[in-house]
Amino acid sequence: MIRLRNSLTRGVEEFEPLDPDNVRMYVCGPTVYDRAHLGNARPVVVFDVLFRLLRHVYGAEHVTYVRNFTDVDDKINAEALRRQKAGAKGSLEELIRARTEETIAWYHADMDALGALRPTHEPRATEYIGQMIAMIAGLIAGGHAYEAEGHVLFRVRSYRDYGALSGRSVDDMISGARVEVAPFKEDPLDFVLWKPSDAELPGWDSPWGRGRPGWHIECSAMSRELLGESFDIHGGGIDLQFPHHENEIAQSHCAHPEAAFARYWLHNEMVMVDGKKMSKSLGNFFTVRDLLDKNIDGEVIRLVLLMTHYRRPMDWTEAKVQQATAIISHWGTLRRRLEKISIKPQIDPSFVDDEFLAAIADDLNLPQALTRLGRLKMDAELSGSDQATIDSFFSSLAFLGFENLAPSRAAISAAVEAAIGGVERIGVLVERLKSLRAAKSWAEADSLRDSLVGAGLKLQMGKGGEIDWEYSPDLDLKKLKALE
RNA sequence: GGCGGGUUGGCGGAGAGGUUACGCAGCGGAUUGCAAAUCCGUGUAGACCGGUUCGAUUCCGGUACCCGCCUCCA
Repeated sequence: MIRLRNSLTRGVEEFEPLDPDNVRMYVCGPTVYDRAHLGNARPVVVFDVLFRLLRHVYGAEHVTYVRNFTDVDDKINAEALRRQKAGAKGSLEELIRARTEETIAWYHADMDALGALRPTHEPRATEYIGQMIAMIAGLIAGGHAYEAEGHVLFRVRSYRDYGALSGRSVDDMISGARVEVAPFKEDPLDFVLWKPSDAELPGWDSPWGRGRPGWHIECSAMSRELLGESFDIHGGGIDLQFPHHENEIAQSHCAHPEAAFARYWLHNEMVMVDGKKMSKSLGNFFTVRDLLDKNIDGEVIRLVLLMTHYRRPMDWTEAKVQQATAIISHWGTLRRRLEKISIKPQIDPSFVDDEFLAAIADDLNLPQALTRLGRLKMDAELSGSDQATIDSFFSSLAFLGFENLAPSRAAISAAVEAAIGGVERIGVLVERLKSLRAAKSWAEADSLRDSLVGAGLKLQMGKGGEIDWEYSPDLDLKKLKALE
């Protein structure tokens, strides 16, 4: 049984899909104008875990997960225009396309590094303009939208339940409104479905002239197209609850009055840095790529994100990075130890621990699941060589997306290649240490050992004289090279 | 101003009205040529003030402080 906290009802509810043969989830994706920052990564990882859980429970073939790319946006336009003015070749449309293509490729690379599975569909807004226009036309026909000065606006007063998701009333919001009210709006809260584009902006022909869609309509149109008028789960950051999700609900309900639209609304809390929400507008953000480039492994970032329950704000700190690195390193050490005695963990969904799954199914209680994981690890350690116990631990780890278990190794190897010509060079140094120790040349051996450790290698000496090693996050390639 | 969330041991971070959360770090031990790694052992904290209760960190009320949304934002 999966239980989820539904923002719509403010309570934890048992999850029952409309159709167990096709469980459907939509999550708001990024606006692709720049590298994804860590805040963008949190919903990706959180809903990745939910996706994995749904696949586990209903079968991988029976879950459809849609996450969009918003590739029509004034920030993208501005960047394309900036490039054109800086001398870039091509039409504005081409420059926009180039920018969004580039950003999507970055996004995929960065989210892949975090161990997130690709969604079933990743629609781009610009490929669903026709559906948006059709939906807007329907809203006008139904009296829920109106045209004014080349814009089409949604008539908020036409949807009785407007404000239900975020718990506000239209009247309250208007009284405390800080929005700049366009003169052609009937009501200050009416929002744009379609806006006109001048020659410097990308645009599509529509019944209301050449223009482009407002922000909210794309999610309504794409979810309708790919998941149907009613579907199961809609997710996103809590900062989208109002107005974005509220507006989506209003549009979709008015366009398809008989349908339920999204039934369970899930919102993740924000990523904080120095006690403040990480956001582009505050400028206190760093990108996932920044972290990866600092040799912080994707699995470490993933674990840090999962150590805090998704409905709590998560503070990004150096201490957490170290803690997560230590944990993953311990997992990897156990696996290597087992492999040395010829025990290879078998990874299979059916081996995943039930209690561990139950914690995840309880509104994605990952801290609880990680606690259970600690217990499974201890069992695996104490079991001696009991294959089932070992398989259970490692299958559970793999379920959560932890399979490499070598913090820093993947991220660092390219740098090692460049600096000293490959990992084999480290192997040579370790071999030298091994022979010195075998010859009981303790003074030389200890000196080399200390140098290797000082250069940022973690060494583990085995009983039979073998030496296992891994990178520590503070690897110093210059020092390592000097040892050769 | 309106609405919502939070405050747990050195740090991170959960559940549960009454029994050890757990992890990281630390400390002690085993092991080791010395170390590292690993293993074993070790921690009674719950912002403040009231209330309910046989009993509250857990429920209720209030106070303080912090954070988010109300404007593009994951």
